[in-house]
Amino acid sequence: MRKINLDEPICSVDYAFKRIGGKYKGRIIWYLNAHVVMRYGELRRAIRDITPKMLTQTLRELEDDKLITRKVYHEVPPKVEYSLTETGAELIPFIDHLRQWGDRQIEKEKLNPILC
Amino acid sequence: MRKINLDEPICSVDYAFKRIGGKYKGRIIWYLNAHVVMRYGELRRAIRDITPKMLTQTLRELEDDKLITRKVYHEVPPKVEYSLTETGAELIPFIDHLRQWGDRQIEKEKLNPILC
DNA sequence: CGGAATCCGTTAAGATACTG
DNA sequence: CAGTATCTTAACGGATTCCG
Repeated sequence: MRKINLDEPICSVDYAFKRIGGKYKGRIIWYLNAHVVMRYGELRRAIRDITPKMLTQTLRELEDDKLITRKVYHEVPPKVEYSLTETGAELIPFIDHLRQWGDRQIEKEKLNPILC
Repeated sequence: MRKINLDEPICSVDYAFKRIGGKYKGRIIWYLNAHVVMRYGELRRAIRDITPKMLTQTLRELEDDKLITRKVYHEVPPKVEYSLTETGAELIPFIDHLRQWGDRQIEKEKLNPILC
């Protein structure tokens, strides 16, 4: 996700989807909002179906995009904390809206929900 | 997009992203809301970078998902009209939120915007 | 602990040509 | 007009192993 051509004009709906599309971005942003700050391992346990590769890759993209910040503690064992930036936090109302809509649909379709 | 396993439990953020993810879904829903009803050719002209294959494929997914309806007029030349369902229309406030956020970011990054 | 590296399969998307 | 069909490419995501 997020290979935005700087020269080509882009429409804002398209742009926004490029920035938050991808299999795990929504959930990562959502969890970081709920927990304020989370370590790598915490995120990994929270998103059970994610592999380290995808977690790292997604976190990097979000960081490059300035939606999250990454704070490294140079100690042994290493410790890295992730949290939302202000820009990232601005997405919360929208993700929440989406989540509520998703909840209603899951109920309608009688699917098997789990908590985000 | 949207290959939801009916047996596995799913979180609502994830679920919602599956249903509206995909390169063109956001824009199609947005345009259908603005124009109320649009023909195939109109959508094609509105979304200039879409190929007929992707347009048809995306419209079918949205239809299967009951986010849009497809009305065929059996006449010559053929005429097909697309419009939002009630469920699809429920997504508008959230897409609008995302669009506004996208606008701000585009301005910040000094990108080259075009109207949605 | 928090990754990086490599390999590989799957899925999404694009190009192009054709049709009822 | 509103699509299909076929082929190819590119992006996404997973599994596994290893490292400071």
